[in-house]
Amino acid sequence: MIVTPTPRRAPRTAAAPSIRDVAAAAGVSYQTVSRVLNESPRVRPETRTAVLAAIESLGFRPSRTARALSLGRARGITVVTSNTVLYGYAATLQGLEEAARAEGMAMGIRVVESAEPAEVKQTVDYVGDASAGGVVVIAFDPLGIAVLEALPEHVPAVAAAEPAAPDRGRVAIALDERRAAADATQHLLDLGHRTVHHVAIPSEGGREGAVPGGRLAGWRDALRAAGAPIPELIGCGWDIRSAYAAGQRLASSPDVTAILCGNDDIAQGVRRALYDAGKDVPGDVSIVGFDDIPGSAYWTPALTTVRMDFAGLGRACFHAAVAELTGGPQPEPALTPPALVLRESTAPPPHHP
Amino acid sequence: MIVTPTPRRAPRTAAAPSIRDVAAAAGVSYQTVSRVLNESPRVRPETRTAVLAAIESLGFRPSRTARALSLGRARGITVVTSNTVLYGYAATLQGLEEAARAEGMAMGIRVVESAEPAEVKQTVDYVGDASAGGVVVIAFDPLGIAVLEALPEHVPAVAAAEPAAPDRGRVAIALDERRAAADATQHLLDLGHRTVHHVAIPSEGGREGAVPGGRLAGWRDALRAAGAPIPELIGCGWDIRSAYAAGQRLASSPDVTAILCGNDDIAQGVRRALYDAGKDVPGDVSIVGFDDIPGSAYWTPALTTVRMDFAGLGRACFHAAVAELTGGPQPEPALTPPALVLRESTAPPPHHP
DNA sequence: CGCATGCATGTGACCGGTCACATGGCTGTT
DNA sequence: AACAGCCATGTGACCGGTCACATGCATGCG
Repeated sequence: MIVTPTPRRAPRTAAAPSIRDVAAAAGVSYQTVSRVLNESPRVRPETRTAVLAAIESLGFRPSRTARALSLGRARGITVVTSNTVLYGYAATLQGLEEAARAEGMAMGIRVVESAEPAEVKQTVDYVGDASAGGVVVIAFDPLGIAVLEALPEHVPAVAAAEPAAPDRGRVAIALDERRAAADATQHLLDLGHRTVHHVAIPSEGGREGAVPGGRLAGWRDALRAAGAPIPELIGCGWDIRSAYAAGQRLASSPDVTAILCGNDDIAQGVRRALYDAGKDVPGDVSIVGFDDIPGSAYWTPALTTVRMDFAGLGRACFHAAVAELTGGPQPEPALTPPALVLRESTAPPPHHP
Repeated sequence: MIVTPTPRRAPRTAAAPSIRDVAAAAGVSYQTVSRVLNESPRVRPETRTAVLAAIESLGFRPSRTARALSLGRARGITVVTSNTVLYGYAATLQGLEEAARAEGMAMGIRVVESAEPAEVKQTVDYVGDASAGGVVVIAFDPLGIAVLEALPEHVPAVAAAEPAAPDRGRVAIALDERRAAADATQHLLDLGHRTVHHVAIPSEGGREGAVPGGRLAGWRDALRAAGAPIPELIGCGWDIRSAYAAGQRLASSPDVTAILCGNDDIAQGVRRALYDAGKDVPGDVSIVGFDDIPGSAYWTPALTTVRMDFAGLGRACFHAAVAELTGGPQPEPALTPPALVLRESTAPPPHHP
């Protein structure tokens, strides 16, 4: 009995055409097609036209996978982050995606949930794979920093935010959070507040021996420069509930008249705690947020905060990652500096009787 | 003169070992290594052990790219969405990523910014590539729906949210927004409001002839069932500014006592507009949001809203996409139904003098 | 005891691109 | 006129996996 050999692969509906198919249709070799795809100058214009026509008529699209395999690395980026929802992270991600899409490049996301060695290793292995392409590590917090430090040197990666350890050959791009926090603190001091309390985001001082985060440092800078007392730092989680708890503590202390919050979400929790304690904002206590999330202009009171160009940071990191991936020169990042946005939540301190 | 042939590739630092290297180290063929990697039962236990030892000592990781090329499709997913920052989208994305990571699979993101044919085509081409793996289209809005409809049948894709067109063979998973909106509307009617106004998110009725969005339909359902008048729909953009404008319009009308907002961001803009118009919430006007974004419990007043399990939706879509990718059976999605969360922004209507 | 059967393993081809090098035609120079 | 040199293009190998099929050895059965 004669058995008809079955096709090697399942007959995929509409098997995608390859450069060989295009070559046959155009009457040239596959290499010439490859040259056209890569915009090589050594192709006669008429040949190029013929190839392009064949590409068009066959609906050919080059395979990113095959190209990545041949080239050794995917032409795309993977973003490593500890979070995708919080505003600073999400907005950075948005800038990254936007820039990647503009270049026709793929973007992947990998979340790292804990700094445990096993998970850090998994993450590092993941982005070590060639299909990850260039890597951008969002190092706003200890998790991102842990991944950054564990990354083998040969992985083409850049960091968003300054690395905790002094530069070890990795490109790092950061917004000037230190300056921003100093400006915000100064604004409160200028209004007449004796000092400014600070409810910090988790990243700040989260790890033993870590370089103090920019926001924290800026706050201290301004207080020190003004000769104001430096109150004890209030730690806080990313969740608003813990910000509320921090706000309760501050509300119970009568000499608290100005609070710099690590971000706008924290400001929201603090504000509600003050409200529940019967304290008026800004009548009794002034608060300043950080990030300028979209809703903050519509709160009651509208929040005075610092606008951060996270999208710009994302775009800059993308271009840096591509430079790292292709071995090109590092472009000069163009970042919009942070800007204090004055709204309704800050005012002079109440007069003491 | 004798020219020493240069190495074919640039000497990549620490060239990653391949299965051939592992095979050599373990004294077996590359196919046996492949079998071990794929957990084939036809490998002798001792051979398997030897191979695993070689893998361990060489630090070998299989190349996702090579596997994808050979298999015809990447073992991962790509999410197509019109937005990554708005809560509903971001939370769905988070659920997708979480589920993908749990399975050790890669996740990519592709944003589609306009429904113009050229951009839709680019997006479709992008996910048509084998490296995209399984595709999840977040079809909360006309952009997502446009991509979904333009997707060739052979692309393994599923939709988050019900497709506008009646099922055309695509798996679609949605939260019960219609029921949720009806519940929220009913809550307001139960409080004694004569009717409920609705400020809708852009997706609702955005396209000519589109099936009305679930939220819109549910709102109408409840009003109709109660025999309440159905006010004119107020359209609104995704930006809070337009929600503020919608709120201004509603504030100027004295018979508006209850507003169902298309999402919590809209509720924020509407609430501020009411505040600026001197209307108290909930004293004069009750408002209900949608989504239960993290901060809504801390607003003043805390927002009554509908909690939506977007993360669960994301997880369900991931599993559906994998089933589509591998040809396995579609699992039954396990979704937490929406839940009305009663807080401070709703109350009985003011008494008329 | 001979041969079919099954299991563990190996060999070759292939996925769809790119790189290195070869080839052949045309032009320019001496 | 002969040869060098450039240009356009073609050929073979390779990236790192997987699939189809072949092989060799041990076992089971009549």
